[in-house]
Amino acid sequence: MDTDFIRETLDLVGDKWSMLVIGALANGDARYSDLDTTIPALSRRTLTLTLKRLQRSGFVERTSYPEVAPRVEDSLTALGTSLLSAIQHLAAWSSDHHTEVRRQQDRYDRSAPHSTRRA
Amino acid sequence: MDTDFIRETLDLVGDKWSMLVIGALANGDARYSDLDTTIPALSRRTLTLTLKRLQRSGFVERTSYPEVAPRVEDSLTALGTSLLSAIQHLAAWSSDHHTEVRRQQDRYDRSAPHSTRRA
DNA sequence: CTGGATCCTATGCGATACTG
DNA sequence: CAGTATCGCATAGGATCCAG
Repeated sequence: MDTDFIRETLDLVGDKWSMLVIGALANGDARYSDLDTTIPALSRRTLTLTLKRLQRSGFVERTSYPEVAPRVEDSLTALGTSLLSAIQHLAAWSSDHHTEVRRQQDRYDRSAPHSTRRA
Repeated sequence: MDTDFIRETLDLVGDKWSMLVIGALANGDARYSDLDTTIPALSRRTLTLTLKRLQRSGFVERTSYPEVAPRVEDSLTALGTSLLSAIQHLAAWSSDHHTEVRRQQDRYDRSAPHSTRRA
């Protein structure tokens, strides 16, 4: 188990939104405006930056239609799809275990004057 | 593909160090000082905070030996181990594809006056 | 519709120093 | 050895406004 590889992956897509955008693209969102609306908590500025980074690493490919009302479509490349499947494991894990996680957190929170928690 | 589950996982262990610490624990590091030395870039302050969060969600279990020179040992719980396997997929992905990623980044960087890159 | 520029804030995290 | 407190900073990312 080489932790360096974990570090590398995190450096690539360990920010707040990259994995989510990859998931949304996999779900069929293609247009910039689609992503903008299906992930409301993500600001347009950050969406643009995130897509650019994903393009740079070859996860996402962009097609621009230079029409009068500009339109762009982003899609996962083969490389992006390969990463998607690893991300899906994380999502599946959460789906399977989030209830248990919440139970653990409650237990911990009710147990003592611990101090460090988070949301 | 429910992106909410991605979000949840990231909220749990999407910070800079959690997954790495889980990986290190899986590698047999147990003592606080082991972790401190095998992940030199991680400050002791943050190590403490990270371990506490991992304990709160039930990923890590702690045993303290109240000896004259205090000693603590942390280990992955069953829950933590279940998450580890999802993390291993990420690491495996990186191991398989990091070369290709670098090639893509180089190509991108040499191709244009793009502006947003990172490390 | 998409994108860039500016500004501003939150906060994650390191450095350091001190305690039992 | 492990933990806590204080400080300081870098940076991610939101809000807003302007532009093609």
